[in-house]
This record gives sequence, structure tokens and C-alpha cells, in this order.
Amino acid sequence: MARPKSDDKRNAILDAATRVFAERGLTAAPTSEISKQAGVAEGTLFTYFKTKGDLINALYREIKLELADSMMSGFPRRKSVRTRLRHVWEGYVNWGVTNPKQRRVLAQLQVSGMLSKESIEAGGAPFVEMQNMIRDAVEQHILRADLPIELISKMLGASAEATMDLIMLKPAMANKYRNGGFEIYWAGIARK
Amino acid sequence: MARPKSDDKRNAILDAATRVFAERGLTAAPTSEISKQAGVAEGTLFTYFKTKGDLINALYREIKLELADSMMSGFPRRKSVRTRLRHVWEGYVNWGVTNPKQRRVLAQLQVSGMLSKESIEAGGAPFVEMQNMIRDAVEQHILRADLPIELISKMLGASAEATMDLIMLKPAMANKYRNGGFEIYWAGIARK
DNA sequence: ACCTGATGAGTGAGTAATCAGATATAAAGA
DNA sequence: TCTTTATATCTGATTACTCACTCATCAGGT
Repeated sequence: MARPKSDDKRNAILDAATRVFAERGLTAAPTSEISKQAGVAEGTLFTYFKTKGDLINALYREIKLELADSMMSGFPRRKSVRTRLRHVWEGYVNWGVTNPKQRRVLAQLQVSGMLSKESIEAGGAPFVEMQNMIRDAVEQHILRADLPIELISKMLGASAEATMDLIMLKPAMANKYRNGGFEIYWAGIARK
Repeated sequence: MARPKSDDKRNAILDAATRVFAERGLTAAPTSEISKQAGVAEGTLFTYFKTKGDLINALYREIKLELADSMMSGFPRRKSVRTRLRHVWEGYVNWGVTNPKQRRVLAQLQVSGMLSKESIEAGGAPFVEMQNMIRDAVEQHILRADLPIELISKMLGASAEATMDLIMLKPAMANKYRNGGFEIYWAGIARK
């Protein structure tokens, strides 16, 4: 009955928020600017997101989902551990390089202290499959057994982030950084 | 002649800023709260720092200097490359674990987009010595020659940051994370 | 017809920065 | 050594402004 909410408008708001947050920072970005760029009235933003904090939390989940998609799409389930790890690692790096604004916003969100426990948990959920793969690899004696699984998993993200930073700085060296970045990671965790 | 500015007050303001920024975030932190916690009047803050932006930039340089000190103090100039790298790596991790507020603020500063070019350059200056050490190590055929120096240097920070995150999450595992974190890094960059 | 979404001027809370008067201190002069 | 003086700092109420959010009214889908 009556007028339904539109997914288009919701997405337009989230898109505009990504742009404005990336340019001006989370708290310095006025909701009025976001609604303007989204092409809706100021009040409309608040029918889709009760508060600015809600918008921020929703955006975090959205971006995390996209990232997980990039890492897991086309996942080579039956190939070697190295190939599988390289796949998700490359998925991460490629996502970051092609979506610098979203990456920037994600970085801001993660240190903002404005995310609810639920959002953080929801944002981590899509990555459990990855952690399971790593656990299997350790049990199959392919990865070093003296390393905690969470360290291996955390280092994957860390090495990918470092690689992205350098690629953004010197795009001409992208391939060298990509290969080198993954090589350091793999040599660090693989059984000799 | 006349009344001189006091280093004590300047430091009190920077200290208070660190606390308030860590708790409330860069832009959500009112200068009035900072001056209150520093024990000075609101106007006084602006005789030491012309604008809030200036305060932010000054704080960035200050924190970066402290960090560089922690990494370089007691640097074992004559020991092996591994030992020297381990020293700066541990210095970084120890600084972050014992100064979580400063680390948090530093992370916020780095993604804030509020730092001037000059501040960023000044903040990087104390770390050139480290980069030189790495360059020497590569030339001495101790580190893998196929890796760009900036990648090796960036990964040092990335692996240390990842390690710190895990230590903050599970302090009981600190030693395992510390050893494992550096091991991954070293195995990744050392010549076989 | 009915109900919910859409609109944007309006509201109140809060902010960075200012400024006029008060105060402390280094240096000159007695 | 003890004023005196010049000048910069200190103070906090004030200013001018921005922002998140509201609400009375209108528009559109069912």
C-alpha cells in the first residue's frame, strides 16, 4: 500500500556518501552535501537512514560486502593453496586500486570509532570462508605450523594494503609491486 | 622582553589533544574540550596554534618524532642486518602497544586529508636512515634483490601494524604474535 | 480515498576563532 | 637592588556560522 521506498534512492545516497566522505572526511562531510549530490532533499536522507551514524554503519557493511565479492568471485576451489591465496590477495589489491574512494572511506571508517559492534561483526562475516581455507592449509602441512592462523590471515590484508599504497604512488611499477608483495607474503608463511 | 610562551603549556595542549582526539575523533573533538583538559583558557590554545588545523599538523610531527625515537634508540649499528631490522621492528611494535592512544590518533591523522605537504614530508624525514640501512642490506646480497626497496620498507611497517592489532586483541598471545610477525616478514625478504 | 514517501525552510545545539581587559615578565633606568 | 615600563600572554564571554535533524505540507503509488 502507498508509496514504496526506492532502492535507487538508497543507492544514490550511499554512492554520494562515499564520494563526499572520501573528499571531506567522515565528520566534516555535511549530510546536506550528501543529499544534494544524491539528488534528493535533505529530509529524504533521513527517511532512508534515521541518523548520520546509521548511514555510516550501512555504508561500512555495503563496502565490506563489495570487497568480499571481489576477493571471492571466481575462487579456484580445486587449485593449490598458493593459487587460491593468490586469487583472494589479487582480488583485494585489484579492488583497492580500482576503487580508491571506497578504500579511503573504509580506512576512515575502521579508525573512526563510529561503528557498532553489530556492523563490525556483520562486516567480518563474509571473510570466514577465507579463514577456513587457511586453517585447512595449515592442517595439510603446506603452511608453517608455528604461526597462529589469525596472524597468517591478518598479514594477507596487511601485505595487500602495503602493495596498494605503493601502486597508487607509482602506477608504472604496479606489476613489480604486485608480484613482490605477494612473494614476500607467500615466502613468509609457506613451509620450506 | 614580556611574557614568554611556555613549553609546558604547549605540551599540555598537545597531550590533551592526543587524549581528546583518540576518544572523540579529529573533527568531533572541540578545541574547548582540549583547552579544558590542558588546563588553559580557550583563547590560549590559539596563541600556541593559530588554527585547529595547525594544532593537528603539529601533533602529527610530534607523534612521528616520538615513533622514530622509539625505533632508533639503541640501534645496534654493528650487528647483523636481521638483528638491526628486528630492532626497529620491535621498537615500532613496542611503541604502538604502550601508546595505543597516540597510535590511534596517528592512524586517524594519516587518513584525514588534513595534513599539509610539509608536515607529511617532515614526518617522513626521521625514517630515511632506516631506508638507507635496507638499501645497504640489499647491496650486500643479504636481502632478495628482486624486491623494490620501498616494498621491503613498507612491509616492515605493515607487518608491525598487523602484529600490534593482534596483540591489542589478545594480549596473552603477545609473544607468539611478536615472534611470528617478524618471522613472516624476515622469511619474506631474506635471501634463501 | 488512503497512506506513506518526498520536500526544504526552520530549529536548536554546538563550534572555531576573536577580542578587550587583566596579568605576568624581561629589560631599562634609578 | 628596586621600581618602572613596554609588550606579549592569558582569559572567557561573545560572535558569526555550520550542522544534524524536524515537521507541516505536498505528491504519488496502490
